[in-house]
Amino acid sequence: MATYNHKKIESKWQKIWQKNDFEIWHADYRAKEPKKYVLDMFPYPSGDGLHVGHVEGYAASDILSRYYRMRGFNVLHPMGWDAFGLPAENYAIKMKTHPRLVVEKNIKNFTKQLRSLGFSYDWQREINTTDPEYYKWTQWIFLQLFNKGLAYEAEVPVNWCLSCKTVLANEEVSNDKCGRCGAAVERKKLNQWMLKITAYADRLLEDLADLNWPEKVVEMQKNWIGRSEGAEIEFPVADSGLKVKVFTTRADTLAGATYLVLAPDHSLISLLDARIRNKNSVNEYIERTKRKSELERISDIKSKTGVELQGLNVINPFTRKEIPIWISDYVLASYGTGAVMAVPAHDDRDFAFAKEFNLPVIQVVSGDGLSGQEKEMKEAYTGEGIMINSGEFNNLPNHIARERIVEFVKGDKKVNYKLRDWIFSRQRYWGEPIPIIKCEKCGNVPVPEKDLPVLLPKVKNYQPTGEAESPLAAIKSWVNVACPVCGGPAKRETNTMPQWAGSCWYYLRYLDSLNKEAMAASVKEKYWMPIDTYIGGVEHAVLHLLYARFWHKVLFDIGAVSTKEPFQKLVNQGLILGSDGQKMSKSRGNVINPDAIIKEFGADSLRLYEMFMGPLEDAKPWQPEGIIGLYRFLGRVWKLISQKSKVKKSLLAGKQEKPDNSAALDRLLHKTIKKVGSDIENFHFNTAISALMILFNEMEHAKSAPLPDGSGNANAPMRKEYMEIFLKLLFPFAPHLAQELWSRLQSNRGSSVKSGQQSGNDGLLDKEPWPQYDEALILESEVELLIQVDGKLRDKILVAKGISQAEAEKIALSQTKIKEIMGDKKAKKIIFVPDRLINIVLL
RNA sequence: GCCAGAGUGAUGAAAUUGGCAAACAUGCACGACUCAAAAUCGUGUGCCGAAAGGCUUGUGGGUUCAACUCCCACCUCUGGCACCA
Repeated sequence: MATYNHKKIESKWQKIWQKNDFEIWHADYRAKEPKKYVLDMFPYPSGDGLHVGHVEGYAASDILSRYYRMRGFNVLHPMGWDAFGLPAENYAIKMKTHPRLVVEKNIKNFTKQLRSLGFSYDWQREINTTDPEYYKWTQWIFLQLFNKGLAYEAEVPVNWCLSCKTVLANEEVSNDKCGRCGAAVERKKLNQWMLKITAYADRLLEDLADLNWPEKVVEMQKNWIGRSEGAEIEFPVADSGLKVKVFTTRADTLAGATYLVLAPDHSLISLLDARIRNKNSVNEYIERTKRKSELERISDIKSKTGVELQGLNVINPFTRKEIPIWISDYVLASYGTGAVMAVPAHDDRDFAFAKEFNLPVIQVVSGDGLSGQEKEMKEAYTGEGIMINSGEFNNLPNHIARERIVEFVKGDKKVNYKLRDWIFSRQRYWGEPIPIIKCEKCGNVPVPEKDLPVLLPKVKNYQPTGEAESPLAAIKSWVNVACPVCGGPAKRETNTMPQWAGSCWYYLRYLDSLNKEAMAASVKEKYWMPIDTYIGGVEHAVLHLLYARFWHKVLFDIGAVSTKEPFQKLVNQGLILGSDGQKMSKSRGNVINPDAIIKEFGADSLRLYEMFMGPLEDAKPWQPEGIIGLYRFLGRVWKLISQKSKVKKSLLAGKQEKPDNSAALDRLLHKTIKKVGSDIENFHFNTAISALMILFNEMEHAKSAPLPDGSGNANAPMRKEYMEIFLKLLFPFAPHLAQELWSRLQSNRGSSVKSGQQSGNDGLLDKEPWPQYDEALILESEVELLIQVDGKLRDKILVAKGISQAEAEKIALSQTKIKEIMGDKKAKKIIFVPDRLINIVLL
């Protein structure tokens, strides 16, 4: 008998599925069935090709999609390419070729790889963010942002990557390093295009509540937005008409504010320059701060530095006392007002600073055993409590005093966010041109819609200029245009959009990828949105997922989409680590190449293994020996079911099928149908596969058992119905093998049924309904009752389901084993859990 | 420091509402087949013990007839944020 030939089977079915441009998986919005939109985070088609991490998420979404189709849903499951970005551009610079050619080549390879895995994508909807027909609409959306005042130019301090030679968004920088290349990031001031994401901060925060997302991602977005409610309070500068505004969330502690701290680049310093007595040391400190990197500043968290502005004081508006002004780098110019009132008694940072420079500490909230009578506080008290040392507010709970003190000093309630506006321009070539024309007379003029897309022109040199311009600036014929408003001489914006632009709305383009009139027809958008399930890595928690939500909300506000949020449910697949438990990386040499695995074991084994490894969302190490188990499993499935045809042909007429007698197998079958279905819906693919193995092991066992009449033909065929149901359950996980065996079973229906007529489904499992289970069959008539004595398991008995407590007690107490253990002791109490256990308590 | 998540055999892991800890798979050991090896199949495999039995889910305590599961404290690891006033 032929052994399991995965290569032959997989390429055979991939060819069949490919017919008519994958018509089999093409979804139409006019279908009568209810819809499901199952989306993968589309890949950046890198030169390294597909990673086993991609396969994990894509296998999960494919299983879900195939399952939903069999359940009768109209499933949209598309794929495309997020192809703008630096790696392609850098490679192109190195190889002196056009990035488009690099991208085309990579896409070709990715396509081949994805198809070799048998993923059921609707390839007719394939998109590519670098296709002018696609980025025409990315530019169109930018214009909508511009027209709403949400895209603006500003001179701002930016993160400049010294290696990529471009600015980066705050979200792309971590620990002062470029998130992409790891090189150092420098701060400088540049004129940049900004997107006003802060205008949506509240809605981005509030609407998280309605999403079915992992708690972790929700938390990360909340922290990133960093909403904080407080008040702005003014401190008059003594002997001057000037005032310093501070932001505080603890207005209740105002009486304890014993000094003020300004960020080193606060504007007051230059305004009152003449009155500062220690100008030299102040300037020195300011210079030193500028040179300090973010990393150095963080490592200085515990030890505080600073300089007093001698000659200047402010008046505490509550106590009316004069207090000194300091500057310190622990106060950030970019947050709040760039100035804080320091309350060392109730803030850890202020406390550390006060200790460093011997500044007075005045406790104004008592609590936690601290009454304010202690000679010296050992640390700041940041908890709740009762007001002290605060005049008329004494004895009030501090949260009530907080509101009243704001009123008392005529402060303004204020909400601050950590979220900053999105720095949107990049000084690189391989991105969407920003569709703006700069006219000396008219200013920034949007490119008229009819002129979209603004095509990315060919340049001789992709090398970044290292300046505030992209390589596009060198093409005079492209840059110089007539102003669309006044017709006068004007220049195109030469910066391009960041990598994230294209992925902010790609899920909408899939709905109507060929539309030339709109980004997507409204009728299609209304039918398909929102996305029911979005699967991808957690690394986009505050990048793509925040940016896309922002754009989506803008599109919602202008009526271009009908839902507030794009991604209803989000699932993060965990990292697949190397077999050493470390993150896979080329430098560690622990990278697994999916192509090699497919070649050796087949796509079905790879899919099955990655799903069997453990819970989808967990990080888990790749075990080189692990995949063999799944390969063996599929080999046994092949053997048992393909063998049938041979035996059947050779059997004498009249020989009956194996009755697969046992009600136990029937029960297991129906239990498995139920479990596999609910496990798929809950993303418990590992236990679904384990359930399939248990069922299959039993089927195999039943097959080799002798016939009930004792004839002992261990090779009698298995009941067809069992094998059919098993193959349907296996299909979403291992589609090639299940389909091959299914078609063999169908063609072996024998001469009584003409082939191809049996189901009208072209013999394709995709079109077969998911099996139904019978709840009545799952119920057991007998149950195993556990007998415990003092909570310890001592015996098990088989009893009729629904047995009464009295009966159960009688049986349990009559067991010899139990009698021995009990001796002459009497049961004090008996706990009975129906159909589960009986616990005899002696103690 | 703050936030979130996780600690179960040699390994990946499993365990409806608190109710048989270790399903399923890998690895390993032994056996069958083979001249032999691979592949395949079978048996065994948490720990201690000859057995009876006892012990076991990061540590310590608690609630309960009964705790991997609930509560308290602590330890360790992973991810995120990091002087955000």
